[in-house]
Amino acid sequence: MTIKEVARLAGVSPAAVSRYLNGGPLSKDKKERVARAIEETGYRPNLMAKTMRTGKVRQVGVIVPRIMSESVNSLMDGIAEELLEKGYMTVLGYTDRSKDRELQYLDIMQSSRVAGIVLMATTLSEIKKVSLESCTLPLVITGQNFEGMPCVYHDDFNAVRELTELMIQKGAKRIVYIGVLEEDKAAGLARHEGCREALRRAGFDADGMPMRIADFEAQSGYQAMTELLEENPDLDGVICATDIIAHGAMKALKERGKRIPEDVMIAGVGDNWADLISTPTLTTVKLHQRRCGAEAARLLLELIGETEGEAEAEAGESAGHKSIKLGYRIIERESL
Amino acid sequence: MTIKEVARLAGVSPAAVSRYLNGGPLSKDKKERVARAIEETGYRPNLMAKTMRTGKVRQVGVIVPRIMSESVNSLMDGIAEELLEKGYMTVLGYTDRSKDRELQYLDIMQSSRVAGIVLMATTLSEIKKVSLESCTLPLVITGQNFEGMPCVYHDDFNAVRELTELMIQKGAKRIVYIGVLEEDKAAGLARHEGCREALRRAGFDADGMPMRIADFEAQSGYQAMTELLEENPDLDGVICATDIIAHGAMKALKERGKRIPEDVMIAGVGDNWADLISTPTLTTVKLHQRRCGAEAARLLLELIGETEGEAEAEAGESAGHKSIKLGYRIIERESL
DNA sequence: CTTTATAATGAAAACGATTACACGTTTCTG
DNA sequence: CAGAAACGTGTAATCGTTTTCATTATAAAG
Repeated sequence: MTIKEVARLAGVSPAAVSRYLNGGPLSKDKKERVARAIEETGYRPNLMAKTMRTGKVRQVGVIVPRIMSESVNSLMDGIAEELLEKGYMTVLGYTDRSKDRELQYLDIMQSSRVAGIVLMATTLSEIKKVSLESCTLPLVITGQNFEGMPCVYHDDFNAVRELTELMIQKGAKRIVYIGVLEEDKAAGLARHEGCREALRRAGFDADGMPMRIADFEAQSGYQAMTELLEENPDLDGVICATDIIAHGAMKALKERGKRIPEDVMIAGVGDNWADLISTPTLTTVKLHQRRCGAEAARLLLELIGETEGEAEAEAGESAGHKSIKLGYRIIERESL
Repeated sequence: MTIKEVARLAGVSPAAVSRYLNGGPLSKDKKERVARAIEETGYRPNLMAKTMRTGKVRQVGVIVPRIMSESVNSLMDGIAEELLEKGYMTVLGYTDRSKDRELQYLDIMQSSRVAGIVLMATTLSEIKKVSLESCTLPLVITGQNFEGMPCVYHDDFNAVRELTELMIQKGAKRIVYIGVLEEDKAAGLARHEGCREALRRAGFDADGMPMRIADFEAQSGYQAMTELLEENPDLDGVICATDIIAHGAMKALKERGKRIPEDVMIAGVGDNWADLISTPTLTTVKLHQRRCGAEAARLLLELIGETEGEAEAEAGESAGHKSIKLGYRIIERESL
């Protein structure tokens, strides 16, 4: 069904049908005829053709590293809600198990001419930087602060620093760390550094702190904890880069007869739903992922607006890339 | 950047550029010139225009009820992986907090002329049935068996029946149920019926079984369990429609001094990651969500293939809508 | 009953690609 | 060397819309 056929059926010109759909001037008589023809045929205007003609797309691309993750989900939730309100749809790209997929998606999305892109960044290689900088579409990065681009990110460093300081203040002396790959600048590097900084400030040996790298699954937290416990039987505090890792670690601690928090304190990052049902409940630091998504979407929409109204802007005062750093909140529970 | 500008820059016709990109016959000389022009301009063909002309879309729509859910995520994971392999992108629609969004999305996606749609169904009203049946695009339903349409779904009924029978066999006499809204034919109605059927077969009073309706969060499972415990202090078994609910319920049981499984047995559905880290670990029945997604995607691609090659098909022998019913596996752990 | 303003209308040109078609070269064949 | 076959190439039509512009019909004003 095309607009032409409908027009023929209604005995009017395609233009008339278009006007009916978009609210142009049209006589009552024709309005009715068109309405009937549409009703009968079940005609639906082809959005693609419309976009093509008007240049206005109602889709934005969202690229995330994983999909099976509460924090990523929250982010997407925030993005989608904000976008939906403005009538945009979300085109999803997720790059699990392959880093170059990230660039592939960036490429396809640019070719698809979506209105803009939100990319949740983890690693940030040279080649990727170039790709991002040369992106022809409005682009907002989340999860990392990438100088020169609009970003919405968390204060991972201070979040974990403060969390660790709390643990130290409560009496932990021999703290170990379970993190994720340091390639991941935020969840990997920044959190690790935050923990080390706290140790330094307390006069502990930050460089000598025992640690393990896990992935984002409980099982690997369990594994890491088991190993650390073997090598450091007298440890009395564990900082984990994510709550899921912490839950895995907690399992290992309990199995080995450690009482939490009496013998060993433990804390994670993320405010996962499971923190409340575990025994003991898990102390954590909440990063505002949903908010992060919402802000990113808002920022993107702003950029999209600017791009569309390029006419007036002209001389770039819009060069001032807005970036947003979000806060955090430590949530004290039983494990610390 | 359009193909025309590139052509002008390279001193060739637009057709030549197109042929360069799509592998038509072209002289060495021109190939080089075009290559250079593309390199210089960073030209990227507009996929939308291409689709418009060729009628071949590389996007499929996926409509899900929620996004913050491990089972939904697994499904999406299965879908996306299968699709990505064939070069398709995923357009996401999620209908959290509003049922009519489901139809809205169905509408928009049809208008967007995506290649096909996977819809994860929960409720199934009359109006929705009509909308689904009159969908003009290839459509696969997951999560429910909807007669007359291609579906991929789980055997929720027997999964929970068998799970309940196991609990009975292990000695539970006074079983209670925590479910979700029965509007949800699969997770709501079918699982509840499965539980009741097991009771009936064991000669228990299925109609008198105490129960509560929760939503998909641990907190509401906790709440439901608390109430049930109040009214039925002597209960000795709990079947939960989802693992998350079960974890909330377990929390409530433990707080009230019930030993699991000695005093009260409990089990859920879904094989959530947290099942392994809780104490005790949770007995559950695994539904193959990832597989479900993958099969749905495969089915959809088949349908898309048929639609494209409509030429030969003609007289409908393809009327035989394939549907797939997936199995389940009971995973016995400590809670039962 | 003209004249002028206003509203409704359709034809045709875009949007950015692909591709059928015809034309001009070159190469092969007899 | 003529004619056929093969190849390379550009022009123009097309996909399904919106929108400009010129036109016509209708209403208001003189």
